[in-house]
Amino acid sequence: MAATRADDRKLAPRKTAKQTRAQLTVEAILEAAAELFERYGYAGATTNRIAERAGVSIGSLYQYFPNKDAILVALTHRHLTDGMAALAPQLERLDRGEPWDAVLPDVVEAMVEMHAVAPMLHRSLFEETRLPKEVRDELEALEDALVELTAQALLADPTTDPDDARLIAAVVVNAIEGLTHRLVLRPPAGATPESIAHEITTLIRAYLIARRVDSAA
Amino acid sequence: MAATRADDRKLAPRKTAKQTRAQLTVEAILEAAAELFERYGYAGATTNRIAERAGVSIGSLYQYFPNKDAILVALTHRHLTDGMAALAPQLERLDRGEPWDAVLPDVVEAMVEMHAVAPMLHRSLFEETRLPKEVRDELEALEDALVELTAQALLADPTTDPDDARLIAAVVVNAIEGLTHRLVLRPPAGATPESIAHEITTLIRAYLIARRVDSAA
Amino acid sequence: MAATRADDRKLAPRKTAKQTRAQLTVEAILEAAAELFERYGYAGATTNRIAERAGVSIGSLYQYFPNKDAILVALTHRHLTDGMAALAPQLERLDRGEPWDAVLPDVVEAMVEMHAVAPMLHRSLFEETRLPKEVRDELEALEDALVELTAQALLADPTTDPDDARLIAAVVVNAIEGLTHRLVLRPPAGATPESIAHEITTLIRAYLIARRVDSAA
Amino acid sequence: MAATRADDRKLAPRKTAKQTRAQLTVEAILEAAAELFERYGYAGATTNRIAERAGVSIGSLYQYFPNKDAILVALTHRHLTDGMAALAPQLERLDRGEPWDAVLPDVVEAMVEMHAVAPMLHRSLFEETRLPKEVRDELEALEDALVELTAQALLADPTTDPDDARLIAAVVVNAIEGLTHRLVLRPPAGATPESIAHEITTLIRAYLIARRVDSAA
DNA sequence: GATGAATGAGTATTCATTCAT
DNA sequence: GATGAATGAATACTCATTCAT
Repeated sequence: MAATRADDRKLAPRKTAKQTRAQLTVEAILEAAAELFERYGYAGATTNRIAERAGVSIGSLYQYFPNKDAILVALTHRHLTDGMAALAPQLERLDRGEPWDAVLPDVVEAMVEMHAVAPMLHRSLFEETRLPKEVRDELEALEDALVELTAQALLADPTTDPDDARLIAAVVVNAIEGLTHRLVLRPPAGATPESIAHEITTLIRAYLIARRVDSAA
Repeated sequence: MAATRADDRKLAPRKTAKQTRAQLTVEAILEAAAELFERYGYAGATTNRIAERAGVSIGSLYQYFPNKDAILVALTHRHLTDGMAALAPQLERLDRGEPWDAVLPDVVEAMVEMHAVAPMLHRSLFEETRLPKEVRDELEALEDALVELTAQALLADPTTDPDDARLIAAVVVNAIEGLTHRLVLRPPAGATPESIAHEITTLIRAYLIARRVDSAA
Repeated sequence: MAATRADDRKLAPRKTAKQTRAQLTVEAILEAAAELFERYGYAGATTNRIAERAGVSIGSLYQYFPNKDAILVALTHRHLTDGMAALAPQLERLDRGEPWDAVLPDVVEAMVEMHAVAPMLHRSLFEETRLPKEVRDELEALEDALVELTAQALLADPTTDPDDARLIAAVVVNAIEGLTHRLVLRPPAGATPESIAHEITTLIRAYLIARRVDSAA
Repeated sequence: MAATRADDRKLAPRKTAKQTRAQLTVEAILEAAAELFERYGYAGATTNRIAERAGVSIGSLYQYFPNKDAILVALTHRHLTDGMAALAPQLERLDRGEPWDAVLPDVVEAMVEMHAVAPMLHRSLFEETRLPKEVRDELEALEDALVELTAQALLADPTTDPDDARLIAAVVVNAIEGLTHRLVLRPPAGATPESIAHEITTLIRAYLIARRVDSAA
């Protein structure tokens, strides 16, 4: 025990809010931060404004988060956790041997749904240029893990060229993420989340088939 | 009253710098700004530092640019102009009736090259969340124009479903841009600009063929 | 209208802690405060940290001390009381007619010992520039009393010029205190508490002899 | 050249104020800081208040000093420089072989005069517990140098025990400094700067004679 | 009585922008 | 035209103190 003392991690939450009141406060702060990051970006959202919108004093905010970055980190953790939770069942299907062909549409749909909730926040989180290094690192680690998983799934298919698996996986992951961000944020005239998801699925499927044929050739 | 004009001018360079001396100053400022935006992002680069690196007094900087945003606008203009210049020959080929199949690889290659020069700056410019509205608008206008052009090119092919042309075009444009940004910025292990370009080309081509087959079906 | 009393109470401990439990709490707080003042100075030690180290909630701390200054006042009282207790036997010897020559070494030794316990705290208490006025006043009153006592002791010696007694006493008291602080805090290479005490004794004795000779001349 | 760039030293002044206006600003800031440190101590004086009293914007203050500590450092430098300038002629006399007996009174007088100018500031500078490390270090280095010089001067006298020279020197230097601080800050009733200086001189002289006799014995 | 969550005025510092020289 | 000194609103963050539970 006695593990988590004082400045354990510069970005870790300060206390773990035992009382219900405290939990509500933390919740309110995160919610307010999400709204403001979403609306004004990371730099544009000030800690005082976050506290104000959370209906909490600035002192309370700093009782639970050692600095502004820590709020973003907590928010990212939460989003990442939610995202993984949404993705996990699909990835398990891959593990269980289901062909990617069958899993792909559901993965894309899950991604699109994730982004549809708070697209600007998502973008803030995933594309803002000046994020604290810790957040970036975590984000990139997750992405790398996704690429790796995808590569493994592809290798389960004997027609995949092992040398290209990682490159193909990177293209797939980045294409899904990039397109989802962009198309959800600025949907083409007449497009719905469903049509967007369908289109991305088509694209990825076509690419994977092409690549299979390629290496088969 | 010329009121509207005054507003218009808010972000335009203050003078059109006819004299060589002035042109050199503007040039130096933009170059310095590009370096610093690239290195520290938009918010992280201060006007004073830009002036210093440009070898110009802060007063002079404000003689040529009414505010910080104006520098970013000018920089974006320049990048857009350069980008269009690089793309124009390829798009002309489409106009002249060449099939997109032949043009595509060169378009993608041009895109990748564009991004390879200063990827962080590019990202700063194109994905930073808190860009001044003017910049965003211009960027979006350009992107819309590209989508429109692409849609036209697709419609030249009789196998394209006219109802889907714009959606397909949006997917293509966004996929190219999104993937280029991401893969140039964080290239997968062992990937070269050439292999990246080739991969993106493969992806787009596969998608377009799939879509053609689709609507043919 | 007991108004003045209320004011008086502003810095006095809030309750006289008759119950053992309460006494222990007060004790713990003072001990913690001593440690932290010693380590971080008065301004650097926060009330929350004092409470935490005392194993008491911040609310409890304020139950016993109306504000931060009151803690310092209590601590000073205690130190002063201890100090006087250590000095009293020696001063009594003077009262009983023993010559200062015989008493001096023990006085100096007592002083050095007092300072050796927690030199930084002592310095914090006695030299920090921004002490609450109450503390300063008390400190100065005590010092004045010491000077007065010393002057009386000197006057017992007929060779002392009565006009100079107070000045000499002030020099003696300040020299002992000043040197003790400084030499205990930054002892010269190779010096021990004993050698320091011996040296100060030599200094004071030489001065007093010189002054006696002086006025005898 | 080009030596002093950007963050040369975290506490060094930021620019060397070429223009007369700038020099006046720096001067005003230092003067205001001296007053406020004198009146409220280091922690009690805020940078905003310093700027205000200097009749300067807070921005200007930070144009010349990278942080609050740097102001104190500059002030200390200045005091130290002045002090050494006042002391140097006397110390040179020692070097030239004059006996300390003759030099001592002038040294003490110079010290007392130094302190008489702004006694509280002096105390702030030399005794405040929580000074930035840089300031403390410099102060201590200077004191050590003084002790060393004094020791050398004492060793010129053949009757000095070489083993004790440093200890004696430390006592002398600390006694002069400590007494000066204390007696100038709280002068005994009826004492003048002159009588104070005279008294300290008597004390030191008596000590040195006693120590000489001692080791001769 | 004790707890610890909440408060908010106050602190050092930055940086886009202005304007006297 | 150019310079760079000056400006000051705004920002992240601290800490003595209060008060609901």
